[in-house]
Amino acid sequence: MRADAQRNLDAVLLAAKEVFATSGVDAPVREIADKAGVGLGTLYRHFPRRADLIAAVFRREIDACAEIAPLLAERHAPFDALASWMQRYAAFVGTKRGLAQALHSGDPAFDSLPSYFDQKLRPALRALRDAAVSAGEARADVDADELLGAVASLCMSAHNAGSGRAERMVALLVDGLRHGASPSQDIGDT
Amino acid sequence: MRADAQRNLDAVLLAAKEVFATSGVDAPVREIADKAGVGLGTLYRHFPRRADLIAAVFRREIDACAEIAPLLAERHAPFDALASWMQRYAAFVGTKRGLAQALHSGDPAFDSLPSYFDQKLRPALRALRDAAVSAGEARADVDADELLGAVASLCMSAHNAGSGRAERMVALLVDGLRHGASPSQDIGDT
DNA sequence: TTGCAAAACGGAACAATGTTCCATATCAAT
DNA sequence: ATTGATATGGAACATTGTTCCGTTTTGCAA
Repeated sequence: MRADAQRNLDAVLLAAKEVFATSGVDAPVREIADKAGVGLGTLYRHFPRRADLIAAVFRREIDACAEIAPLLAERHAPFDALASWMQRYAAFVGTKRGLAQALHSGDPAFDSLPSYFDQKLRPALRALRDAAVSAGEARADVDADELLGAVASLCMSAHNAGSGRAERMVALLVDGLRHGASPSQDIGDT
Repeated sequence: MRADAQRNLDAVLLAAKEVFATSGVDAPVREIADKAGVGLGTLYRHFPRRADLIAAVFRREIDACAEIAPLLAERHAPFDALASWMQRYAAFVGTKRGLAQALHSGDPAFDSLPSYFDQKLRPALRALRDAAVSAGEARADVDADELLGAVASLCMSAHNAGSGRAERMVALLVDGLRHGASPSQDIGDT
């Protein structure tokens, strides 16, 4: 790929991410092209459909979310790493007003997103969870899928009134995770 | 209200209901106006915003759904009335692809819909449920809110693959309702 | 029945936005 | 430096929500 093409592609993805966060996924394509400093033709060369651009931005953010998990695991105690990651995931889902809408829209461009979610996010979270469980810092009777689903529901569900409700609910969830974690576990590993 | 105005309003609502069922709530306004046999100006006179028309159609169908409950109660045994109504409600929610989308869109025109749902539907279902419970034909440990929520989730949730899955899941739910209903029940069989 | 003013109507015109197209500009291999 | 392939920008087109206004219809009163 030619250098200028790569540069423009990055600029478009960055601009799209910011515009989607600011104005939602319904923002006009022109606004994104302008913010990226490219023409409409350039944008459409890389993303033939508006939905392709949306999906690409989501994928990129999912990647970023998944890739940060190992870093958190290195830098923090197991449970803290898990908790940090959960909040980061919640922020991602929460920022993406219109993610649920996109997923339910029936547009074929989004068909691959759910499996992409699973494939990228589940291993990332599972590693963090397993580490926290092994360290005796989290209960063992909740698995990665359940956590991903619970957080997604909390953050995407109907009119999450006002400010930080989703964050607070996720924090509650995380507290619950820690609660059953004492060394003398019934179900947990030894 | 002038007779022709009333006639046109009815025609628009009827056409909109059919078009929404066929093409989803994103169908062009022109298509609805054409189907109703009225001009765009007429349609916009009655519904200044596209969203107003959508909300009106939903309200009207909610009303129809609620109003049929007493009729079912008259004509059928208590449990059959309840089961019939549940399927009717499921059909309503299921047909309304884009109901969830509308509810989550943030458009002020839809702000009043959730409370309208509760206000109309909950009493209707509660009456049916109470009658079935009193007759010993349904278990008592599930209330109207839970049922409405469960059915809505089943019917609106992500890509309800293909044909009658939602209906089958609702039927399952209804079977479950009947299951714990015998006079000498505690919490369930051991 | 007829006349008339108010109400309602239809659809052309406007605005916003997704998408296509192609003349022009840029890149990189020779 | 030349040159062919690639990428670019933005004008032009298509679709659709919304507004506007000249025309038609309605209900009432004389």
